[in-house]
Amino acid sequence: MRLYEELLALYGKQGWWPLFNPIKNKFEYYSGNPKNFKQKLEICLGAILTQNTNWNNAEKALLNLINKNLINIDKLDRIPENKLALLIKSSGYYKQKAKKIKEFIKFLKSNKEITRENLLKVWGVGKETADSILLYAYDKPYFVTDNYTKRFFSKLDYCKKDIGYDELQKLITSKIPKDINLYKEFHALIVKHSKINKDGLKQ
DNA sequence: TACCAGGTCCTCG
DNA sequence: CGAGGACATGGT
Repeated sequence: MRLYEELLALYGKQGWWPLFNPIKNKFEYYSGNPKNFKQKLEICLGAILTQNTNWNNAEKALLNLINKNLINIDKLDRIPENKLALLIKSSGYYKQKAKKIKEFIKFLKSNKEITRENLLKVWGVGKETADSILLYAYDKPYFVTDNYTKRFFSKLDYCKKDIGYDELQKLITSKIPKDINLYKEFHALIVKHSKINKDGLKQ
């Protein structure tokens, strides 16, 4: 919590995930919960598109889907995979990601419960993507332990640099209150800090 | 030009 | 399990 307070003092509230604002015609970091299913879906798609890819590239791909009115399960279910792939080309790994989106949409249409266990069974959804979806789209308390997070805590000697995903998640959540907004903001601050301090993590 | 970005899956041992 | 490779674009 001391680290969280320091980061917050340093950078201020970040907002945690970019959502497209049609009025302003741009992505904005929001500081609340997604208001409707469409926003949830947009976050889920963004989580898949940004896998091992910078947000800028993922954003262009997402914008293509938004402009084609494709943030919609039925439409995404119907569009041919190769056509979808071309729309998201800028996000890299575009053929794989098209398949991942298709698989994810299939999962949503199955009406299975959105749990970590069920998400991890979906092809293309690993631990980080599952936790991002659960936390940012579905407001469930799962701390996202991505590479930034691992680097952040290992450089500060809170853990080994090859610590496993679940292990680091457990370590962090055992030391802070189980609060969704805290999880969201803390992770956003870690990302912010890590992007600024590529090498020298001080403080 | 080379490296990397808010990973995941598959294969092999 | 775990290491190693494949997947791919765009920015710096």
